[in-house]
Amino acid sequence: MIEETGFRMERLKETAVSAAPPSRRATDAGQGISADLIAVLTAVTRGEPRVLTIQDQSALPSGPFQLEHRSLQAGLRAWVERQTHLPLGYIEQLYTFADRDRSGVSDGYPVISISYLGLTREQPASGEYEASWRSWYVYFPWEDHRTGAPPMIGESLLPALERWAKGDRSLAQNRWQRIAMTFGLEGRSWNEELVLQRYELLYEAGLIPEAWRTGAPAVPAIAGRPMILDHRRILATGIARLRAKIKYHPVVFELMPETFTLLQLQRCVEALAGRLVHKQNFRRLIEQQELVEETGELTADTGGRPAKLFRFRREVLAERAIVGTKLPIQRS
Amino acid sequence: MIEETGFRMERLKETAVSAAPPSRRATDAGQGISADLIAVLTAVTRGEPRVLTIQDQSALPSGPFQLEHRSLQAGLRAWVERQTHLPLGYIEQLYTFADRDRSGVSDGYPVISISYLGLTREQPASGEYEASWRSWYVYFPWEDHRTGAPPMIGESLLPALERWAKGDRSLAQNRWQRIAMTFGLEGRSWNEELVLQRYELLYEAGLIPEAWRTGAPAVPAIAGRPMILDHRRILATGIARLRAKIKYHPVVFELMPETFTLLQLQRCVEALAGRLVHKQNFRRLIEQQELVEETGELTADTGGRPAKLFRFRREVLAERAIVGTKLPIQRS
DNA sequence: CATCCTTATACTCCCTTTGAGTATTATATG
DNA sequence: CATATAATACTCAAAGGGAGTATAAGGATG
Repeated sequence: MIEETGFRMERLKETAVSAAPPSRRATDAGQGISADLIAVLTAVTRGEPRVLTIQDQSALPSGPFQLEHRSLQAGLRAWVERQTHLPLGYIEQLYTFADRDRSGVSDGYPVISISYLGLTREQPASGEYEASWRSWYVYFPWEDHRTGAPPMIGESLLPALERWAKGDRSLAQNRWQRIAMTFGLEGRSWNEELVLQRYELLYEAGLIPEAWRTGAPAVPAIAGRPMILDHRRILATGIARLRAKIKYHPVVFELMPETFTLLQLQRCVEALAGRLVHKQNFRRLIEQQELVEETGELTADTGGRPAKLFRFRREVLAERAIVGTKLPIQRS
Repeated sequence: MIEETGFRMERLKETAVSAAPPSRRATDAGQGISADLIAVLTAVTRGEPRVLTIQDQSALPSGPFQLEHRSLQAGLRAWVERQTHLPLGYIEQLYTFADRDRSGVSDGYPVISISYLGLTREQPASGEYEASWRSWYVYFPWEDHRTGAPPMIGESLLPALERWAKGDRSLAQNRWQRIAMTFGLEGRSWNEELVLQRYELLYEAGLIPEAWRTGAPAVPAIAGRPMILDHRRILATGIARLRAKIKYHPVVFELMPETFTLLQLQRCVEALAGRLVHKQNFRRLIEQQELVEETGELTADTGGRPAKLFRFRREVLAERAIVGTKLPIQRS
């Protein structure tokens, strides 16, 4: 039954903090290990980067890799399409995790988590699994720098991180250097791609509720909404990958409607990168790379002067192997 | 027994072309699937990029992920260190494959292959598993462009690819475009990172012996030395990853001895990239990024004027998150 | 020992890219 | 009709990167 619906409800019903070994294990008499396929499905809606979640926003869609699946991608597509009725377009593999101490299972057979990043446009998901779209930044409030560095970094994260760094004399210097590097302190600039490194640092410092499963709570939950198992780590991996990838491959267009204005495209990129982009230079970049073509139409929905509508030139994917789409990120 | 030595000898003893389902399957009474850890272990010796192989140069080291392994990396390290007695330094995950039609197993339980890239300096490997180091370019003779495009591309690959492209009228144009893009034809330049795309194209065109397992031989084996199962695809993935990575992360130094001259460093990079680099600009790049520091010593072993010896400044790994080490590749 | 070959290293030049602005145009709204 | 908001065009300077020349310092060769 569980295998047929895909998601392991036993596991999903656990709260984020208590994660007893799923009862499914007990029914597995076999010797082998098992592999879960986990999807980070992303869309950008009204200027917010969003992720498809299930189970009261606490889990990513996932299902076991099964005999009838011809390939990993095929298995993932099967699960997501059956469970959300969303057409799964662009997908790419993210990472394969199997750390015993992070999956919430401390004994029994190991579970391998094979994660994928998928890009679509947001559509209402079916309600069977409590599927809903949520902003990335609900889970990672320190990652959105579009209106400057979030106050919570200076107010709660950094003080707590500093306490942690000082907690071990011999490691203090090393720890502080990692903090400074990942958070862009001491003259260094913010690097939006270090999503996973920041999360892992906070995890190590005990500021992530997911870390408390293997021990006692260290500090109050100050660092974003948790998820079950290591799902938030997987989401961090997906965000990091996407933030890196938009700079050298035209994947943004998978998130855009058929036609769009250049500002809409820019807002989408900004939502993903979590920071603002220099408007004029952004346009220059897009146009000189011939990534888009005019549709000939205008739209007046933008507030000011009507904007030209563009469409993605799908041909470029065939013409060029790798397209440099570096972001003209605003420094001041 | 098999589990203890790690490599599945049954599978490894198969020839490259015939790949019957391994007998190990029969002993697995369990329901679960199984996961193999596969290592692409690379070194650069005397100007040649090399890979550690076993079983008469036809396989990559691999072993099953087991209960006692705390993590995937831990499992891989355990196998490689036990089997080759090499200290496994830098490793990173490559990709997880599980295509039923590519693994040589058309029925039975699926095998997941989790592959890793490892970088070391070449050391004699133990002989138990017929471990030996081989040049990458034995398996991918079309990938070494250091002395210009290999003649075999024009003499055998392109004619055969063209025949294949023309073999299907409706796909001909699309196929030819892919050929032109991956091999840098028609005004496009050679892109050394497209290792996997080129291999997959040749595979699709039936020019790779590994592809004949699921059908009849199409053409004589012209395209490099084969490997068992999909090991050559995994090697291609590793080469592609490494060629991309040396451009933005200082991983080359994992392959270098403690001290080295700048020309030695350059030759190493050239071996990996499969193409030549502009000497003066390469030095400028390395020095202005402060990746190295002088040891104060000179070496006269280089043939001409004695060269300064340098050592990698390991501190940069902590100082900066991502270092741009773009290659000043020679155009003319 | 003068010459040549080979490699090392310093420096120049110029074109392209890119960060950061200013200026101008076109709508909607009060 | 002034004003706000976008859209779009254009400028400018600094940095980066491709390509080459010039010079230095060894060994090998006759």
